[in-house]
Amino acid sequence: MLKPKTRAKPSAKREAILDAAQGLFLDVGYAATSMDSVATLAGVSKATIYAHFDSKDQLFAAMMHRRCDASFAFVPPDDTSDAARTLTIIAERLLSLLISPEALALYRVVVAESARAPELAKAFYETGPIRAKEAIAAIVARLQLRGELLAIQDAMVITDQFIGMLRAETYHRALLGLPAARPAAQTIATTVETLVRAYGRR
Amino acid sequence: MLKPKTRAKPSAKREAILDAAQGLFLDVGYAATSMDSVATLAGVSKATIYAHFDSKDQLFAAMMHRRCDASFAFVPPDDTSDAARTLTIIAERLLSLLISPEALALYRVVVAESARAPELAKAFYETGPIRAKEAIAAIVARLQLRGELLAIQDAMVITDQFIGMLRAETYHRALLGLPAARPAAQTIATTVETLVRAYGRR
DNA sequence: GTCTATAGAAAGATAGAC
DNA sequence: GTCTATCTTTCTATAGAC
Repeated sequence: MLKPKTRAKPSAKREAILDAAQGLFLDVGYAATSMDSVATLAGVSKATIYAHFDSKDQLFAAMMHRRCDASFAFVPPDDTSDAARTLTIIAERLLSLLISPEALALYRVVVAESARAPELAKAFYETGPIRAKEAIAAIVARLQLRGELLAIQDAMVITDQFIGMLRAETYHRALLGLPAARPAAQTIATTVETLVRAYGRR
Repeated sequence: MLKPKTRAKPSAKREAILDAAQGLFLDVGYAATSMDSVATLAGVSKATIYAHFDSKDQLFAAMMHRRCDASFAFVPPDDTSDAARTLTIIAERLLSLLISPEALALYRVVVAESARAPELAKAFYETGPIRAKEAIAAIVARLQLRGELLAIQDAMVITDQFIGMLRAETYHRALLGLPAARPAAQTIATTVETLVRAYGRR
C-alpha cells in the first residue's frame, strides 16, 4: 500500500464525509466541529469516518487540499493587450476568486489553525496563494519583456504590490464579514491606475 | 448601575482573569479555550470568572477590547519631511505594530470568529485597524496639501494602497506563521518607491 | 466576591458484530 | 466497510456555603 489513507480512491461515503466536513469546518471552525456532527451530516456513522481518516486532523487536511484545488484555480488571460487592460482582467479574476464565500471561509479557518498546525498552513500557502501569484508574476514579466511595463523592479515585487493593493480594503473587510466600503470595481480601477502610473510605459 | 459588567472597575482577580483569557484565546483560539483552563491559569475558581463575566463570549469580547487598545496605538510621525521620508517612517511603525506576535494572534482569532460573532469583528475593525488607517490618511492628506504628493487621488485610497502593499507579502506570510520571504525593510523600501513614483512631485 | 462540588451535555476515539 | 453502543474525558454553567 503505497498511497496514504487520505489519498485512497474516492468512494461515495468518503466523498459524503468530505462534503460534510467541508461544510462544518468552513462554517464553524475546526474546534467547534464535532466528529458526531460530521457523521450526522454525511449520513454515516462516526466509526465509518475513522475507517477513512485516522483523526480529525487528517480529515481537516484532506478537506483543505480538496478545497484549495477548487478555490485557487486562477485562469491567466491573454497578455497581448496593453498593461492596463491585461492587469484589469487579472484583477477581476483574482478578486472574484478571493472574495468568494468558500475561499474566504477556507482562508479564515486556515489562518485560525496556523499556530496549532504550522505544516497545514504551509501546505495551504503552497497549494493555493502561491500558484495564483506565480501565474500572475509570469504575466507581469512578459509585460515587462514587451515594454508594456518598465523593468526597473522585479516582476515578483510588482506582483506582490498588485495583489496587496487589491486585497487592501475590499478583501480585508470581506474577510471580517463587514460590508464593502467601495465597489470592487473601483478598487480594481485605482489599483491598475497606480501601477500604470508607477511602472507604465513613459 | 449604568456601566455594563464588562466595564466594571479593575480588580486584581479581574485582571488576572483577563490576562489568562488573553494568553489562552490568542494561543489556541476561542473554541479550544476552556473556562476551566482560564480559571486554573488565573489562579481563581471558575465561579469567580462567572461573577465577573456573564459568559465565555463576553470574556472574549472584554479581552479583545483591552488588546485592541494596546496593539493598535499608532503614533503618527512629524510630517514636515518630504514624502519618501515621511512614508518610510509611517511604514516602519505600522509594520512593526502589525507583525508583532500579539497583534497577529489577535487578528487570527478575530478573523476566525468573525462568522460566529459579526458584531465582534465590527468592534475590532473600528477599535483597531480603522484608527491607524485614519491617522495615516490624515498625514497623506497633509502631504498632498503641501504638494509633496499629487492630489489626483483620494488620500484614503492612497492610504489603502499603502497599507495593502505593506501587508502584501511580509504580513501575509507572518499571519500564516511562515518564515519571511524578504526582509521587512525591503518591502517598506519598494512600497515607498512605488507610491512616490505614482504620486510623488514631478 | 470567592470558593468547592457538581449537574448535564457533548467531545474524540474505539470495541466488536456483521 | 459499516454499523451500534460505549468508554473516558472534558465542556459550559450553576448551586450553595461562607
